[in-house]
Amino acid sequence: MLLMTKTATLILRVSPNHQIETQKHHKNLKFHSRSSQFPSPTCQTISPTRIPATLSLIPPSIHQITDYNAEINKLCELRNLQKAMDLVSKSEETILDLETYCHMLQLCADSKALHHGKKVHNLIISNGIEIDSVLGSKLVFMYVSCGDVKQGRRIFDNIVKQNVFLWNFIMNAYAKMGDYEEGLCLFKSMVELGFKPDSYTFSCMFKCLASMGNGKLGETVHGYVLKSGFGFDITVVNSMIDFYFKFGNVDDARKVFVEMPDRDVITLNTMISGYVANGLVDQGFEVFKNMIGSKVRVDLSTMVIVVAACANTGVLILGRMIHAYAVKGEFDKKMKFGNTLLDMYAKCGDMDSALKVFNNMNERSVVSWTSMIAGYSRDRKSDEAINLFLEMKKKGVKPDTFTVTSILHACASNGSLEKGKEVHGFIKDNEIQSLPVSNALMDMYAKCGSMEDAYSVFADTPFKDIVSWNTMIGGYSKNRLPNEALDLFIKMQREVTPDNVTMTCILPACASLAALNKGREIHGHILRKGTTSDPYLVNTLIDMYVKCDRLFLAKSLFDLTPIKNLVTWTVMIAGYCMHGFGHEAVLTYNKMDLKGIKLNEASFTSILYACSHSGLMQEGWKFYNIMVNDCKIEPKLEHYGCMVDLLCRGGKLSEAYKFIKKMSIKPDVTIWGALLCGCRFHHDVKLAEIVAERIFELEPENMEYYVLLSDIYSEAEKWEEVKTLTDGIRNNTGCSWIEIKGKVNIFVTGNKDNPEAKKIESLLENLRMEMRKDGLSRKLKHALVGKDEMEKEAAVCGHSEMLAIGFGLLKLPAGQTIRVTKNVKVCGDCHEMVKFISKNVGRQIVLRDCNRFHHFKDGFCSCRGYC
DNA sequence: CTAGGGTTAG
Repeated sequence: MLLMTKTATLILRVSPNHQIETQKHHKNLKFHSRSSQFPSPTCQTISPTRIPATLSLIPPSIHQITDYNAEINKLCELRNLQKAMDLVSKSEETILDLETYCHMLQLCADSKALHHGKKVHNLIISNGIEIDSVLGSKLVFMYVSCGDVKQGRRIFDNIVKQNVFLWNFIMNAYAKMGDYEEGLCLFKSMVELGFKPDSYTFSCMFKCLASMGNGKLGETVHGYVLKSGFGFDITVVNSMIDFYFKFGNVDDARKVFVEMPDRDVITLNTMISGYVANGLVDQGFEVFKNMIGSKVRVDLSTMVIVVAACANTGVLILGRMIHAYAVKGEFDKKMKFGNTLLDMYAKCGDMDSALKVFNNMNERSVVSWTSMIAGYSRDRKSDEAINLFLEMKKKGVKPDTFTVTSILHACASNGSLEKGKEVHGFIKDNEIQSLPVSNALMDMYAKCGSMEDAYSVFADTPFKDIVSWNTMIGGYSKNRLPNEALDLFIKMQREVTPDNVTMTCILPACASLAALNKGREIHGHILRKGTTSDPYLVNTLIDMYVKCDRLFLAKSLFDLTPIKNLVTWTVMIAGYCMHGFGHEAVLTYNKMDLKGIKLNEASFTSILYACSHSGLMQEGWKFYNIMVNDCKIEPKLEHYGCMVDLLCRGGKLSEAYKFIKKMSIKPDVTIWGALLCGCRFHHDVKLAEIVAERIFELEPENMEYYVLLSDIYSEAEKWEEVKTLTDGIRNNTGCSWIEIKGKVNIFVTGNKDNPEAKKIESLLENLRMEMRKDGLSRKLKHALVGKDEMEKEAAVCGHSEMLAIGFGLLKLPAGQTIRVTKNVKVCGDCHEMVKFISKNVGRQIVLRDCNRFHHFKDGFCSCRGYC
């Protein structure tokens, strides 16, 4: 009540002044509005209808308008767009002040509310208000800020009295969109129309020219800058330096820098980031060192630039020092610095420190979360990455394009198609689009083995870049679809010129086809282009020759390569191991060691893997000991896995068991699984049972190992055990499995999850038609009594053993026996059909069910019908 | 005008 009285008196005091000429008496208006309508938040609810009563001295038509203007302006000041818009809609009949429209447009621009902005614009038009340069500018500002540059430009073109500010603004908008050419055109017409560019214009111009890579024109503009008297404008010169650096012209950047009479912090920051971007990290740090204690003080940007430089060059020690320095200067409290800092730790491989920084941040943005997720992804810690992604969403932080590409990377290295598809769904639902996102999706699908999905993303991507093509080609290569890879390689060349990455993507396809001639052709292509100095490319070439069984050619290329990096040596050493030349491998290692190059974790993985696959027991141990003793590398699970595999292949099962028990980290299922494979190979049922026990403790849901154990039992003809084991699998649902290239593929009746499901279905369909022609289909009776023939046949095609056999027919080369295992008894109709298939396609098929083996050949089965 | 996170390659 007291407040109300106070309000009333204030109004009475102000209102007799009749200050309603809003534009001319801006300040008074503000005072008026503040005191009359919103003396305190508690009175905000006063309805407009109550006001006129207290303002009875003012003619109604005028104070009505004043009230709208005043109230809307007040709401604009409070940044309450929704309420302001409501009021604007209500005032539709009245013409508001220009200032009010301007305030509204400003608020729409700030809130990026294009929808509301358009409404205000429409109102201005329908009220017949002339769009002068002030209102026009605001409209342009609103449209451009809300992202509708086109509409902004249309209004801009119609403004009679443009000014430099507006020219700069629209030019900058085009530059931000990446349309540098349009920015440049605008600059030209601006100069032609006689507008005098200011420092902002020149800065924007240099930005465009740098991004366009137009060095010549840049130099011309440089001359124009000097002529226009901006040669000593620190802002312009700063952007000039940045231009030269971005253009890779370090000398001119330095020359301009040296000739500057005054330098500010931006000058020095630009120098540091310019040096670093051009690979001159030391010179960048030199500038930084000189800044410390000089009159130009280090600022937040400086710190961010230097820490980012450490991140991208992997200098952890320097990064830590700068961290300590930042704490002294209290930069570490700033979010931007924190983000860069944690990214630095993550990129240098120190995730513990990164996590510490992350946990200590008092404010986090989407960048902080993304940096952590990206760090875990790079570290192949997919679970941590995915958990963080979920936590981030729970906390209400919206993932952006950067976040989803990182999380897709994690799904890819996890090989988790299911998670990847979930993320894909999330991306679709939230319309998070960008080319890198599409590329990351293709990569994820490719790495998870689904080239069909990868291709559908590829096909749906209208503007592809070279990364898109390379990802697809590499995907086909790695998924053993070399013909598809080569096809796409040819198609690609109609649209873009392949680069070195393309070559490294296509060569493994040649390697897996053992298409030596094709590989050599591409090698020739590379030689003609004269780009053999790319170490990545050379490494892939060597690898291709190794895999095409041309060790001699690999060796020649290796010897001819002057710049050998770690991978070059690793590929060669692993190549020798792969072909069983342990002695040469060790000799090559010694040579590398003399050069002072040290193998890393990944190198040891590929070398140990090669040793285990060719049974190089002695050399395998030698490299293992080098890793542990000389290189002081803690063995990781994959190293242990190789060693267990090596021991198993050598028949040393109990040693492998002892080895696992002595491991410094907890063995996972892959380690035990390797031993279980060994048990199978060497028919050690006793050990297999112990090992399987451990596996089932760890992953009771993982079918693969039940399958393996049941294989071990049945090979030892322990049918009772097979039955007990398989009875437990999936509630006795029919399931079958087939091993192809070391991978067990499991099929469940009626389930069409397999990526090849469609192909399998049509294959079986065709076979069934053939069978009907043979007049055999009438024998189908077991599956579904009472259903019509078609349905019965469909049911047969969906039985797990048929799916597995179909898969085998697709995947295994002609003539190779198809071996399928089923957990329950084979169904009679399927039995008939398999008999038919064995004759029709001329293949031996071995089907093992829970009772016995069925050897199918030429339309007969070894069980002679007793099944 | 400077500054932070993402996609392809062994």
